[in-house]
Amino acid sequence: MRSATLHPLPEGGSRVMKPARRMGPANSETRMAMLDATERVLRDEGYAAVSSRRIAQEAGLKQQLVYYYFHTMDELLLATFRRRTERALARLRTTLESDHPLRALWEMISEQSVAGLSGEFMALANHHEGIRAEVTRYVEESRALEAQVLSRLMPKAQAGSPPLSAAALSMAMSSISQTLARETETGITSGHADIRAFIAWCLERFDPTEKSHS
Amino acid sequence: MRSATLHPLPEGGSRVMKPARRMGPANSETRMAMLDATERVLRDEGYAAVSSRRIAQEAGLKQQLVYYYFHTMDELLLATFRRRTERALARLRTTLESDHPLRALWEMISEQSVAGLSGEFMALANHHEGIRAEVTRYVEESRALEAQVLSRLMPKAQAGSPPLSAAALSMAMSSISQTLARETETGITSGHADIRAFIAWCLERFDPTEKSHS
DNA sequence: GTCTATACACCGATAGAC
DNA sequence: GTCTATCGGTGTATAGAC
Repeated sequence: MRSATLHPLPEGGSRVMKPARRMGPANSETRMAMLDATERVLRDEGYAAVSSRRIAQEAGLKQQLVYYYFHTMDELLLATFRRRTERALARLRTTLESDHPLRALWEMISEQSVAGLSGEFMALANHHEGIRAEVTRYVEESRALEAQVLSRLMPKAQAGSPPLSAAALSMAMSSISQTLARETETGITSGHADIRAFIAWCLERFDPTEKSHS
Repeated sequence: MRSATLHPLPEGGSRVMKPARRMGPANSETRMAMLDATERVLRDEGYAAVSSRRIAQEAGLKQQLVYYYFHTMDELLLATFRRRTERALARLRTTLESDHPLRALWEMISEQSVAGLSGEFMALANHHEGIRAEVTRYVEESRALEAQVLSRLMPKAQAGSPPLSAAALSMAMSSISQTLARETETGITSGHADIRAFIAWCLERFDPTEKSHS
């Protein structure tokens, strides 16, 4: 994948207008197949493998057809990410309606696929303008959603306890779950069992189950 | 960057032996310039931008010269990573000799460049065999080093406190510092101030300064 | 909407002269 | 050690027929 910023502007064209190539509709089945293919390649082979040829092959289509539905490869990537974040946010909202939102949240973000999603987005954002904006929007919104719900679980800050706000808890949980997932996939295990025990302790403390302590 | 696994084996060649192309020495100035250039391109433009042509340009050399010093681009990437991890481990050992090893460790891994290193390595490892092994070795070794030192700071597990082992603490610290660094670079700030306050509380608890409490 | 044909740049890697 | 020359493959993207 080379960046879209590399291809030159059309001669005499303005910076904003495209030379008016035809474009397919947003609700097309073929278009959706391309988004699906992009997700698969992205997850299995990394973003460097996302090319018009590779995606067309994955979807069983011709390479040039990609450019009927998307102006550039960047646009395809961005569309794929947007669809994904919308679904992730919808699922997050449902998850947070659980009777045990903290536990439900931890279980959800601990899934390899969910953790991998956020991780890949963040990695991509480093060198990709459009994705960066989308990632920022997604992370800020999900953190706000989580903090809103979690704050109800932790109203009392005791003297001997750490000053852990809901937003900080949300941030810590997502970073630890992502690292756990990523390291597990890589084959790293040091400290994993211990930190899972620590998390279990915290879950019990802030969101106790029926067989509650004392 | 395409993977080295894509180029075919030489006709009749074994899986192990290369066709004996000439190779330059390991201590060459030119070779080091290539490693430096690779680090720079990697950090500034991402690993997808690491090509023999781009690296040669960055180092002011001819593209084909890369193949005098490295058999493949994968080998160049790997050599760059190895040099980096060796330096990082050396610095970690020095840092852990501090009078306040926990604080020193947190300050070190909180540096944007250090956090970015580990993060980029992990991202690359996902789809790159050789790097994965190197990343695993590096993370396991640094976590063992940290746990060894940190375990001396936290011998007493109190009843009302979370069961946080040294290895778990090391793992939590690295994941949070990496996420903080990555998000900061992306422009995300939610929860950052709160979690920094939480970390400060933990540092004071496990590794108190002179103006100690009680 | 999907096809063929095609442009042009960049990629990894090699051969062999100097 | 560094050079020139070169190979086949892949990349983005467009034009225009059907």
